[in-house]
Amino acid sequence: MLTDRKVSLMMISTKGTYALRVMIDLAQHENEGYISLKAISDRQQVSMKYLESIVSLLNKGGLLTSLRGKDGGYMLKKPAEEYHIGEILRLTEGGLMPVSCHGFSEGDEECRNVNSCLTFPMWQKLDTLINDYLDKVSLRDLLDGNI
Amino acid sequence: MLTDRKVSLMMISTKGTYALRVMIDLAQHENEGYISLKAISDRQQVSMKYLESIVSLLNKGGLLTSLRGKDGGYMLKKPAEEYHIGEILRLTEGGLMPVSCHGFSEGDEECRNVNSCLTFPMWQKLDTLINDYLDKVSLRDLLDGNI
DNA sequence: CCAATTCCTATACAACCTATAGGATATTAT
DNA sequence: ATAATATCCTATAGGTTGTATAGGAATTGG
Repeated sequence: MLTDRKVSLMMISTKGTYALRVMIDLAQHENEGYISLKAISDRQQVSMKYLESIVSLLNKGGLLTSLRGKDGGYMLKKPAEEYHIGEILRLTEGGLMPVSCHGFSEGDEECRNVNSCLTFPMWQKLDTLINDYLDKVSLRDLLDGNI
Repeated sequence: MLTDRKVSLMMISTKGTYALRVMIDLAQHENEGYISLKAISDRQQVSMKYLESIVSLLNKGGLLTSLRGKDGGYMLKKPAEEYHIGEILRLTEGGLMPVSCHGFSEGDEECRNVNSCLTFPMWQKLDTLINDYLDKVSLRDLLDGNI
């Protein structure tokens, strides 16, 4: 039986980049209390409705503190240096980029026997590379241009 | 005026993975003369027509030698160790993953002045990281499991 | 000539990303 | 009480892109 091994590489879409902009915006307004979606929407020029779906992910992921009602909004839960880009992107980019190796076809003796895919280790290593880098960059690093 | 800077990250779809399988297949049958699309299609279980569009890119990119007509087909132009995964993927994945920074909105003093995007350097570095790695892995490395 | 094969262009389908819309409910400040 | 706001839900529409197929023209070897 051929096992089907997959690697899911990080994928970056607007959802992820907007999420970063939200996080940056919140970081830039630390210590100003709760920031409303409207304020972020105005500053970042993204519709409130679209932001809503993105911020919702960040909030459910435990990255933010929220307050309902008048003067409510969102705040960072931790100082900016304790957030890393990797976790933000993995949270919002639910749909990743799957790279699968099907173990080649019937005719391929080598691959059937080894039951592995020749490209699989490469994808794995690439995936590790990407995530390791993005996990080293903090939100504070972005704000400070410390890249 | 706000400039709109973009980075295009490597994107991996079936087009790219099939291209790799084709290249691996051709490498596994080095010194057997021209290999027809039909042979590759049979071995790799991908329709000839789809393979055609992919091989066409590889061929136009100068990675292959082709011969039309009866007993025609494709051959690697160089030994497998002289091909690197990066060039193969960049060739076939014409559509990349664009990550743009719009320089934030009107309200953001910092970003207007510096005329740059806070996330831009990170995307650039990530892009470099990915391409550097894939440019170090050769086709031969894949065949030998030398990852 | 004939068969095999590359080469070229067009097209259809599905999936997904992007974004918007509307509304119902809960919570908070004043 | 009222206004403002988060929270939650569903639906939907447009556009883009990935995936794959189809048909035929040009070329080559025998």
